[in-house]
Amino acid sequence: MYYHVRMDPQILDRRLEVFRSRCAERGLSLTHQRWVIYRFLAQTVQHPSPEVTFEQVRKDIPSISLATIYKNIKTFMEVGLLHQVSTPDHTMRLDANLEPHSHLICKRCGAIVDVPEESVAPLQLKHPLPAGFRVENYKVSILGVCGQCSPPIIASN
Amino acid sequence: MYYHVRMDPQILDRRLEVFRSRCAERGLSLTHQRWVIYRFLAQTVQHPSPEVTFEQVRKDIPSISLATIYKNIKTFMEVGLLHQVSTPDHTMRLDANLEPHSHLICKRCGAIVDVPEESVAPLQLKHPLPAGFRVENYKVSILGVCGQCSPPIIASN
DNA sequence: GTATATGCAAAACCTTTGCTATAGT
DNA sequence: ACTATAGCAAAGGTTTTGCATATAC
Repeated sequence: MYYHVRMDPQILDRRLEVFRSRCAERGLSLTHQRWVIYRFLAQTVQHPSPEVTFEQVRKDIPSISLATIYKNIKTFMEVGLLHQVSTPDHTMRLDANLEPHSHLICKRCGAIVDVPEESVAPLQLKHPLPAGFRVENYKVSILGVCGQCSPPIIASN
Repeated sequence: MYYHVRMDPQILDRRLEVFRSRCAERGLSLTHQRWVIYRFLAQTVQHPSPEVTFEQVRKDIPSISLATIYKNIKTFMEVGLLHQVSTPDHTMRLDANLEPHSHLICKRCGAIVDVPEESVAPLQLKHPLPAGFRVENYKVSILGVCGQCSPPIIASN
């Protein structure tokens, strides 16, 4: 199957492994806060906002501050442990899926679903790009309305 | 040629024509402020931010307020006269190009260049999307570093 | 023991809102 | 004349910063 609704425990383990080693490589302390924040981000398929992350992490660490959440999000992004999804409403949504992939975005509820790289044919450019532009990667966002937001009409009255 | 560095006057005229008629259709007053704001957005290929728009429009209308810029940006987007580019740094960048197109985005300086629809082969999905998802459109952002930001090395010492 | 990270509070942004005066039709 | 919009100022929301204390290594 292609669309993960729950996180595969093996994928989670691998992500946490990468997290530990990347922190070690980059000299980042493995604080309890960092661990809980990253574990939360790594175990979800929902692309949470900083605020949602704060609320969830707070269940484990009631004293945590929103500033710590933001500082660590920034740190994680700097060392490539976390990405940010560009949303049509330009809110910050976080993505701990480090594999190349695209996104399916519901315009109504804002839900974001990962689309694995192998589900989308590689981008083909039919004309050369402007001189000197060095392509690093590309992002495809598929916009529409999800099944939850426009359910099939069974019976209307 | 494919990449517009300057605005084609014919394209500008067409955009302003569409602006006039769309405003009429939707019962929007053609205020001086609206005209100057839209004319600025329509004549550029640079995808300005609200702040940049404000600074430029202020040259013509020194008394204009930033709130007016924001209110009109919102109005123009509601009636489909303006779009918003999703940027990696999630700043608001405006786009008066109403033709379907993709974007080339420089990660370093934030420059955004339109890539015409015909330069990018249509998106092909190799697997079905999650049940019930209704696709409306999709956006391709090509990320990298522009020629200005990483100029070719002529001679190094 | 030393460097780094946390928590708090305040500041800095960016965007929206409410209200009165003004301008468009 | 009537309605919609502009301008102003204030509020709202989000993200960042500075600094003292606490924690990791």
